[in-house]
Amino acid sequence: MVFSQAGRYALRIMAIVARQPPGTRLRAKDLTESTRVPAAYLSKVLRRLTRAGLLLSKKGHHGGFRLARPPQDILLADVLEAVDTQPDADTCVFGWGACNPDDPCPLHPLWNSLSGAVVHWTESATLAEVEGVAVGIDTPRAALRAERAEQL
Amino acid sequence: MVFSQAGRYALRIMAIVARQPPGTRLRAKDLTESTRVPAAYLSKVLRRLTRAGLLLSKKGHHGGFRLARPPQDILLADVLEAVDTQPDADTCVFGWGACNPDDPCPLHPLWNSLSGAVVHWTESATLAEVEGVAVGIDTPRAALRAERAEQL
DNA sequence: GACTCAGGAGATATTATTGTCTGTTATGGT
DNA sequence: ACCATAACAGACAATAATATCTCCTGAGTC
Repeated sequence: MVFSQAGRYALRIMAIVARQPPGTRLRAKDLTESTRVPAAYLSKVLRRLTRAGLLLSKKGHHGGFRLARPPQDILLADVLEAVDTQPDADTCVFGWGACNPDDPCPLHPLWNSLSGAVVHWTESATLAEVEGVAVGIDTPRAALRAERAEQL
Repeated sequence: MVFSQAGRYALRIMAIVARQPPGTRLRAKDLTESTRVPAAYLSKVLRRLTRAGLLLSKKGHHGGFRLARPPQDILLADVLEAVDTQPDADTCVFGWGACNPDDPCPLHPLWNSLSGAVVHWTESATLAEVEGVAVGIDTPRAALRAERAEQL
């Protein structure tokens, strides 16, 4: 529910990579162990994240993956977008024939209140928060949560 | 994203049925037209909703479907549960090996803030709200929205 | 240069979801 | 009683997501 398997994998991967000391690289093999994502599938997800410009890869000895930019500049939305096949966002998720703001379907407003929250969440939270949370710093997250609540 | 196709169909179906005058029934054929759900598939979803105790069905002449109980007693969560195949809720959605409240995975707190909101949303909103919204009464929804925001 | 390491790429399998088809059973009208 | 209607049921097919397999390419080491 909420995210695809690939999307959840991608988040796990990025969370691990983000927690790595700067300058170091993680091999796909290491990630297989720490994320428990099937090795062959992980490779695919890693490639998508690399092509999306979120990870930098290096081949050969001492090769591996590292973040392409600081974790605070990587939104969860970026990660999900890199791996998820998104349907056009302009049509109502409930696909109620022609559903536009002028003549919305019965579910539209109800849906918007959730959909908006989810999108806002993915576009507010960054990988830095994941790090922070794990290390025990949760004040920035609390602030964000409050901000999120406002806009829900 | 967020809900499965079957789940979205189910919500659309229930929203339509809920808007029907009390005492009347809707045939599967009528629902096909108003929901744009493929007829054969719709039939399957309708059966699941019926078996879940959300709809009452009647065969033969003047048969069809109607709500099994008042719309304000039907949570969106009930509808989704009736059609979605849910994985065990006790394991972390990110499946990070052994992830429990004592030793949570890096994504756990971040995830909880969204996951909780989604669950709370589906368990707060009822079909009655869908009706209300469609008819133009949106004050109760605004109140609920505020309540939801508080708990996010 | 030969060798090993490690990621890249795409073909192929597997699985769950979604959708279709065919027939059966219950209900009411005539 | 008969017939039309409409839900019920499950087998089957198509699709999309997930996962696996095999070979290729680039980078370092000796």
